[in-house]
Amino acid sequence: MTDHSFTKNKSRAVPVRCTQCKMLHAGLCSVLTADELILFDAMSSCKKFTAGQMIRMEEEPVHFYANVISGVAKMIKSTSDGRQQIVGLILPADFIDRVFIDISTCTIEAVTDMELCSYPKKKFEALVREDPDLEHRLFTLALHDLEMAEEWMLLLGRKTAREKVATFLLMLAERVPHLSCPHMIGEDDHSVGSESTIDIPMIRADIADYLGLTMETVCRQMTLLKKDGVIELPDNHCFTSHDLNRLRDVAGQEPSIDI
Amino acid sequence: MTDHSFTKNKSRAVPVRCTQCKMLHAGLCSVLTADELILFDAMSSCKKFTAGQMIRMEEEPVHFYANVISGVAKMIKSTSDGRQQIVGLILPADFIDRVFIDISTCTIEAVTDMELCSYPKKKFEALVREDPDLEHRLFTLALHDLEMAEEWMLLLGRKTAREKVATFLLMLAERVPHLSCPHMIGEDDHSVGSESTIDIPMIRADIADYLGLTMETVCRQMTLLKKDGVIELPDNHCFTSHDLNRLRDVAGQEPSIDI
DNA sequence: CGGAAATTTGACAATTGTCAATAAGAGTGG
DNA sequence: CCACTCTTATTGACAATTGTCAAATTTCCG
Repeated sequence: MTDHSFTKNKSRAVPVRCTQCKMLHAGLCSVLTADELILFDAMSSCKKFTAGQMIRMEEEPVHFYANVISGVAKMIKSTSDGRQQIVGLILPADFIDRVFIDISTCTIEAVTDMELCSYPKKKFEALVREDPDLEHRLFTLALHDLEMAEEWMLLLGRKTAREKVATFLLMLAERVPHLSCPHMIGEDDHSVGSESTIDIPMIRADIADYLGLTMETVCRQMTLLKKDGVIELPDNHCFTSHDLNRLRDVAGQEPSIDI
Repeated sequence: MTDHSFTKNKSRAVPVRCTQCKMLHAGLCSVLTADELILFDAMSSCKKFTAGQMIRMEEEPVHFYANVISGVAKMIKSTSDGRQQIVGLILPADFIDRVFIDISTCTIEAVTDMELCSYPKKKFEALVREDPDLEHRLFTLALHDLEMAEEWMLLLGRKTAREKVATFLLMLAERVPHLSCPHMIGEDDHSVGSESTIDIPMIRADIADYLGLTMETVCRQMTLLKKDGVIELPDNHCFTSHDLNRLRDVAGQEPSIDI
């Protein structure tokens, strides 16, 4: 009888590989028991992708799932004539992509270089089906994605360009306070008290595809937000905000100017 | 020991109330075992709402879930200044709303008069947590909603007004081929061979909120589609299409006019 | 340094929104 | 059944936001 048969014993030691993983305490792995970690560790392998590489193609069969160790990816849907809409960003600690879907509904493309901790689809699913608690946690993750999607529909359908850009920057500030950025390697991390430099992990054209705008409109709105003193733009890959509440106002609704 | 303790016995009889329900073979109930039906039947109650009534308020605690027996509802998200976006339509056989979410993320409003088969939230969840297969089926439903949401993000962010309206009509044609409509009661059902009258269960303003447009733009595009012979509009609450493939073309992309 | 990629800016066009007026439909009560 | 009223839908004229195209800068990276 091997250790693996004692899957419900809570006292098993966490695998060495996982103890050294910086994502152990984030995302899916953070809610795994020691025993589950042993099983996942056993079937995981490290996959690397370079910026711009396709990770998954819409309409094609899915062969693996993965946890993001580092880097950023985008989930894209496109029309037949090539217009595209980013329907989700995949950041460190996030899961790629939806369990139990056999044919991918989106193209997934690496935005930066990426390290993934990957699991074979069938094995992963078998493990999930055997462990209702785990499936429940994955369900919860999917419900959270659904909430995000609804929020983004409101943005795409009803917000102005200015609000869209502000919402995007705010999302970055709230979701990835200290996302490591390839452009930052070797530099200090700029975090100073309440004001910190927040990384923009994608180019303007990607932001446009995420917000349902053109690159030019994104540029103009960023410039306007800068002129209005809502944000600063030290360089093209990051921004700072002196006052996130100000940004929050702009993202929701233009604060009405009372007399 | 009562019958209820034999929940895994597949030979139990379906409750009488359920056998008379026209939704028995649709949506969630269609995938329940006879035993599950007994349990659900025991805790279900019929709730009625009239057109325009609020079923659920964003940010407020959820107390019940429900299956739609008849009628249509809309899920709405709004900005602080009152612009609103419909993030989902709830049609007969659909489930209201997401399991395991304690605070509603959307306002849900009845579009027409509705009959719901409602379940107390806590009891329903307890039952689901005891039955991993059932939870898996609900998970699958949520994943389907997620796919729909992504599709709609592409529509909201990247499609033209004409494509949006065509996509909406196509969705109605494909999703609700014979949705019963209050305006049709007593009339014959118009279904004649390949051409059938498809019901539009909401007013123009709602369509606009669903497509991220204004009511006026929806009107104009409908009129144009009619002038172009893509659809006919016998009255304000329905349409017909001689050729759904034509509509499909318009919904995806304007067919390019080759010489 | 030098070329390619990304960003910014400007001038102009086009789509969609706003506002207002009119028409058509639906429900109510006499 | 008709007049009346309220809601919904349509249409027009015009405005505004955002997109398109092109050119100029800036940044990136070998």
